[in-house]
Amino acid sequence: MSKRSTRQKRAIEQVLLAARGPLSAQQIQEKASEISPGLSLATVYRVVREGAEAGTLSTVCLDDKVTRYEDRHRHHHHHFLCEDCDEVFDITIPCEMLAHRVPEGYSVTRHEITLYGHCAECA
Amino acid sequence: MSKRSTRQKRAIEQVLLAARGPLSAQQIQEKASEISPGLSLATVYRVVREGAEAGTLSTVCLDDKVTRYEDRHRHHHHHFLCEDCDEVFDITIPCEMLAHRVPEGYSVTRHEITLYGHCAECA
DNA sequence: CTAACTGCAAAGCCTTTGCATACCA
DNA sequence: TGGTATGCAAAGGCTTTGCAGTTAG
Repeated sequence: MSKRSTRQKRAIEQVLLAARGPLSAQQIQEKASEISPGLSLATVYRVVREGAEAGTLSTVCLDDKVTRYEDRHRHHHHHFLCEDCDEVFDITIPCEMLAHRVPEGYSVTRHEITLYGHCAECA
Repeated sequence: MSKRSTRQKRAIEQVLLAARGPLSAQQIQEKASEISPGLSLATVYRVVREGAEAGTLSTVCLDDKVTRYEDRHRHHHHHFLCEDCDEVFDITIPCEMLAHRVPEGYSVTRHEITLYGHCAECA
């Protein structure tokens, strides 16, 4: 759990808050380095890991096998992965009915819906 | 593309055809080794990779970051990951409406719905 | 001041690859 | 027999960890 506020942590938080969707560790390092030069990948991994354990961040793993991280402060949403630019965007889909569609005896705690296709810029 | 039918490939295919859901490379090796003793992990990776490239297999990457593989011969379906036993099961959910819920300009080619929770055995 | 944090480089996992051998066809 | 497929071990990529130096409070 994070105990001190450092330049590096603030930079990472800021980047994640400004993101349109989940970002990979690499992307976070690139963007946060502009705010906190010299930021190491190791620190990015340490901070996102702490955030995930503390529940402030969630990790997303889609079919392209890249792990991405996003702030949890926002509303429940889903993801769209553009197969051209590999960028992930947040989207909203009605999903109330999902929990009722499982076999007898199963219980659902959460779900993930991901669409794959082409984003507006790449189409 | 696969050119020869070998003991190892037949074992892997057989395991994937019998599976209730997608399996990890490890799981495939364990189960297929019972049929073809000495089967190496490297071969499993080579065979599933060929299958994926040939389109007969699909790869699945859920939030637990484990890559799993499954035969594509079956109907369109979705996945349920049990958070207790880490097993993945195939499920069916109506999903016709999904493609219409994306922002202006986006096009959807495919989707993935995953439920997380507890399976009948673990509940 | 001092315990938490960071950067670096080394270590760890999972997956891929190079090479000599085994084995389908 | 000839070339594909396999097993082993080494190499690769992403992520984690150990350690010594740095810094927040």
